[in-house]
Amino acid sequence: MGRGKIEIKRIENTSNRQVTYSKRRNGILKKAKEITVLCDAQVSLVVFGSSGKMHEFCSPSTTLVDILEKYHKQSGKRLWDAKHENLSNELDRIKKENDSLQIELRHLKGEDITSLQPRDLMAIENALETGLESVRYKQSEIHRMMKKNGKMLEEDNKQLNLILHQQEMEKGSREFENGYHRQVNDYQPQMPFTFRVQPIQPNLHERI
Amino acid sequence: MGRGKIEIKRIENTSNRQVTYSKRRNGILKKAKEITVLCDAQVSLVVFGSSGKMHEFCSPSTTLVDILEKYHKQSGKRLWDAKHENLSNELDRIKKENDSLQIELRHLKGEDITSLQPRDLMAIENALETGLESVRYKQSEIHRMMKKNGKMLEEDNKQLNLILHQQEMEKGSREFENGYHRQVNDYQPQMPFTFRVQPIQPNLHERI
DNA sequence: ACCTATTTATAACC
DNA sequence: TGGTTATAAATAGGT
Repeated sequence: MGRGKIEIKRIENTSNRQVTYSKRRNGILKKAKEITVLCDAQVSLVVFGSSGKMHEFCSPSTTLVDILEKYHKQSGKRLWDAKHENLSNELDRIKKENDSLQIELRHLKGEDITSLQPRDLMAIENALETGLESVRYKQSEIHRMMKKNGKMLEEDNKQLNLILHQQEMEKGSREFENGYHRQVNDYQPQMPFTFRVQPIQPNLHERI
Repeated sequence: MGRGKIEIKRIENTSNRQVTYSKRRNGILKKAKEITVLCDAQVSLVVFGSSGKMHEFCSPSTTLVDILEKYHKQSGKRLWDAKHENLSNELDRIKKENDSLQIELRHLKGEDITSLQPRDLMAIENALETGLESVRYKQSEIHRMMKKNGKMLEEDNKQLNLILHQQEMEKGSREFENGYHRQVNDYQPQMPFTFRVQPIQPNLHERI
């Protein structure tokens, strides 16, 4: 297209070639832009002239990396190094693992089981029963421990009360001797006394 | 360029857009080839249409990888690093998700529950009970269906047996008339007869 | 997929 | 490079 027709073969005249290059480069970039807008296509175009200078276009909706990613998926040709490949593979692997975990979890929760065979259902049932047994055992254990701790607390408190009362009594009698007549049981806390003492057993604060 | 001028904006009519896309895609690919030949430029062109199908051109003297290498040198933009980081982040995220799924799964199986609080244990217990209920319901459903199918099979077999016996009797009496004395019940299969006939109900092979 | 009127790109020239 | 113009090429709309 132009004043004369040209064959599509290397333009030998250097300056002619340069001129044609820059004109056609602009043309192709324009076309690339146009097709992205008109047809919402995703285009990546990279051009190096013989001078070595680069020109590029990438459709605004994406990035070159995205396009290369898609390229990789479609063509199978990998454009990046082994490191990437490894990461990518591991990601895929873990995603799959994740999916199967999700499915297993859903099955245990009784979801998505319509398509399961009796054999599978039985396996799930067994797992659930085992789990339930284990959890209930743990709960009863905790219950027992709490009960035990409660008893120990009570014991402690009794002891402490006893000691305190004895001390108060002694003090009271000393003060009485000193002519100070304050009664021991004047002291009436709002809370029952047993709740206000610290436990003797240090392991009461263990995780239960 | 065409019968009418068009604005450079998205073509709303889908089939028009498709047609224009394929025409312009060919055009741009041709232009890419031409510029490489005419001006010995290095070109990489990757196009994705809205259908998702890819078309590409790369100047024969190089490869896409080479071009991207040069791209990297010239622009300084690291194409991979960003991608690498993204992959890495996603991998981490998914690994974490995976871990929590594993933990949840183990808890449901009654494992690793020593450190759990009563509140958590109760939640797990509830989940297990729900799951168990659901699984058992499904099992009983299957059981009912199998029973039903079994009954239908029995009915079928009775019918078939009846018909067969009648036929054998008829045949037998014909043969008797013809002087052929073979008894009907000479035929003794190893398996009870009822197991060897095909079901009349076609839906017996349905997924149950 | 093909046709063709028209628009667009560009070869040659300055 | 940038502009002009005659002409080749691309393509929009129709079939």
